[in-house]
Amino acid sequence: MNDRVKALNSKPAREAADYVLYWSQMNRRADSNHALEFAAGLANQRQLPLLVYEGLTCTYPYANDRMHTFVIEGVPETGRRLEARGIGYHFHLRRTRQDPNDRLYALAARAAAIVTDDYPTFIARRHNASVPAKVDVPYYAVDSSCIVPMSQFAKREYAAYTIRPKIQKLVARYLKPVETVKVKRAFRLTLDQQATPVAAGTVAALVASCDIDHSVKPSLSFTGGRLAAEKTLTEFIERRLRRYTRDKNEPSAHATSDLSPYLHFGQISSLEAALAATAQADETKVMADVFLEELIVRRELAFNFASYVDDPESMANVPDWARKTMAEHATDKRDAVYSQEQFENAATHDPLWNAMQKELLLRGKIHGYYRMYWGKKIIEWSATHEEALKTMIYLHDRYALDGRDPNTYTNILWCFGMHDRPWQSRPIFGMLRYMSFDGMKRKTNTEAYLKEIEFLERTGKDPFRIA
DNA sequence: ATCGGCTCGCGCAA
DNA sequence: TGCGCGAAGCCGAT
Repeated sequence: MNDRVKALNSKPAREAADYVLYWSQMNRRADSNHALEFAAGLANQRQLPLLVYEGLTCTYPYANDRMHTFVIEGVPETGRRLEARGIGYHFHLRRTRQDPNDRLYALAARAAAIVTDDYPTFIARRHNASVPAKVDVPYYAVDSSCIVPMSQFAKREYAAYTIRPKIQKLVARYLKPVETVKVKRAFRLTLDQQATPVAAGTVAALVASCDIDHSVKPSLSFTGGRLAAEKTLTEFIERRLRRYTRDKNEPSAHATSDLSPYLHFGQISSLEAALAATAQADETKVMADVFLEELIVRRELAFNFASYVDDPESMANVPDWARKTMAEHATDKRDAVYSQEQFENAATHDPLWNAMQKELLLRGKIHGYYRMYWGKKIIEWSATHEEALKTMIYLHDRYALDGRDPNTYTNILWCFGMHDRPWQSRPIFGMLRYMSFDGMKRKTNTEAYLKEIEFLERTGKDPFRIA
């Protein structure tokens, strides 16, 4: 057992078993995956082959063409890479509610043990709370999301400044490539269950066949899958990393990594991104690098937060001063009040805000800096703080390829004071940090951004992602 | 253009 | 117990 692995039940291993099962819920990749390698080690110990199960169901909240396309696009390459290692791969798409929802349990019936991803939000969190009791084999959750494992932090951290020194002390120990475990027994079994065949040309038809929300179209900017993830990382390292520090808060400069969709669906690991970035720089000042600050300190603060609270989507998570100040300003007059639907349709009076919302609708992601303004204005223009929170979560859950992630809920709650500090009081916000249109105009090239989003809307093409 | 004040509380030094 | 300083700011004075 290592510092990434938690046993979530205490069932004995099945003696007469055909394989060890890795249930790839969040880390949908064959490379740089601690959970996969832990499962491979377990399989070798038991002299068994390893089977990877990856499922996608039509029933999770906001299941739509955008999310489904991104996930299914990853399937062929994951299959190729696992099979090249002698590891079995079973992808199953549950298209309708009439299809039985028992694939995991059917595969588990022949498994010696189940290994899955330790992940503190959305569906995987709920699965890992309920499934271990329902299977009759050991169930292990492995932290393959963080560089410094979540287990290394004994409590919920208060802010970036409290977790930063702890990460700096530990990071060298973990900033190492994942060791690949060679499987001793190749997977050659024929399963009773039918996998869903996927080829590059069949993704759209598969998505269309699912009983999901077809009104949320695939992202105009992001293609899913390992090859697209690797290309995105390489291009970032080669072309954009050198100007990241200067331009990361200038959305029109496209200096950020664009990795968040791939990180969220686990098609690439943050460890791979960190190793690629450090290989470029003087390794002794690793943590001084601004990209690694965001990739490791802020991202892993989000995982720390989500792993320690009862409900990562709740306003109860913001500090006392923030809840108090919001209560004091609960009935302040709002100059403009929009409904969730008006926000969703990008129908506010503010063209800059509307452009950000259109970026979410079309690209499936908002630039990190502008997302803060986007959130702050939803607070300013909602009837209540609670309603603003619900709107932000809804819009991210439904449209963002990097939504449903610890980072998503952390970024949203940051707008309500979490991991932040109080500032001079003002209406509606109280002591929550305020952000203004004038600030955006002063600090960023809003005109270039507006033009870009207008082009995206008019042509359906993203000049920065489609060569 | 630049700067200080705003305002709370964590964590460390003492 | 005191003190420095913090997830990305604003505003008014100079």
